[in-house]
Amino acid sequence: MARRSDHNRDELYALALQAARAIVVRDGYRALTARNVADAIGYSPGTLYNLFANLDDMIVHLNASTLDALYDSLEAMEMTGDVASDLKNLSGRYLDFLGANERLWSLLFDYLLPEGQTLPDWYLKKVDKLLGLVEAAMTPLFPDPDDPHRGEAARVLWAGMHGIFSLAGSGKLAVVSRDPVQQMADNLIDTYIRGLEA
Amino acid sequence: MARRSDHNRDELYALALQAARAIVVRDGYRALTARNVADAIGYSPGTLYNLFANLDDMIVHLNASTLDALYDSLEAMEMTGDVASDLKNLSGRYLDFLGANERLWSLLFDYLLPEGQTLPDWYLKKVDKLLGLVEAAMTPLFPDPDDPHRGEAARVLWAGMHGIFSLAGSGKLAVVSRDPVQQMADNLIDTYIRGLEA
DNA sequence: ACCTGAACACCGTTCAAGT
DNA sequence: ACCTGAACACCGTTCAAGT
Repeated sequence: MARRSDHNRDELYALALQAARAIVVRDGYRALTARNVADAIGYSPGTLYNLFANLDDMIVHLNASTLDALYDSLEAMEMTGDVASDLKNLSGRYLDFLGANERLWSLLFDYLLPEGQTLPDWYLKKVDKLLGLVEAAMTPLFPDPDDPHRGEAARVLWAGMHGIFSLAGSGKLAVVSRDPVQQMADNLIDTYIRGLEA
Repeated sequence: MARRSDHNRDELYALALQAARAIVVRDGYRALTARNVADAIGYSPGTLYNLFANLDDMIVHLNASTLDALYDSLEAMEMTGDVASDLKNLSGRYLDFLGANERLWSLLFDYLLPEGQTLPDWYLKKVDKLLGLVEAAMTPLFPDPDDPHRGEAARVLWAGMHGIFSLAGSGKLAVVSRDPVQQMADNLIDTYIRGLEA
């Protein structure tokens, strides 16, 4: 036993997250245990506690990487300046990401931290970055960069889209196929924007 | 050991759910274990498996009772016919319920069933009943009872409110106090309705 | 300094045995 | 018919012991 210099700390960290992600994708989040991750990377469970404070912390890091991936796939979009169509494009890409990463997305938004525990600042910044994309798409409606209404509108719309995806994803909207979900998101976007312009 | 006729099946079921609810409220959902519930009601863990298929099933039943309580506290509201103010009243009551039952609410919406498992029909009917309240509030905007737009609008708005509460509740909206949450819900309602009317 | 692996205090779930 | 409690196969987490 003892120090193996097969991998340095950063490599180990990356290996662990990669293994954790693969387990969630393949077997579902209930299979995401310290022992399973340790097995997958060929180290002992104890080693994981050298990288993460505990399993919750590991999951927060995994979720952070999902958030990054989501950001990357949304950020790749080009804005046209047509607010409604830019937002619909954004929500469509979001829905694509969700369809391709269902289990990671569930873990991202439905994983409950222990009571009282809050998400770290660096994590919330990633959430804010996503919100920034929605804000950017809405800029034409709020040309004044200091207008606080833009931030609020972006938050409301972002949260609304999230609610639709979330309820639909957990089967609570009596919606089976994907089409009506996109349609509801479009309905929200179109109607909300019409309301802003009225 | 053996048959104790201290309680019949229905009483036992009620006792178990009550104990489960108390544990979640007092100690958080991570303390909700079969052994803890069994201890609390003075029976052995095995007995719980006589009442519920497994722990997940018990949680679904607990969530169903939370859904009932939420419905009761929303249903008590009187509709005035002013759509925006009725909806804001509804969302305000929802938020009150949420504030008073945070842990039960988290369990209700963030508890992940095992992959592939879907919610039972009788459970989804309770969700639909809640949706019915939103639809009722929106009736003045869609006088034709067969207009499919009413159902869609109610779903979009309901999901939107859910998204705001959900992201705010898990601390992902950079919102600390309760006021801005209510404000965002009001913003969604006002703007969406203005959009419908435009 | 890093890693192991055994140990501790738990889990969910089953089921033979009891009345 | 119902309930027990021991048993099985797991958990997360810690930490002395090793190199």
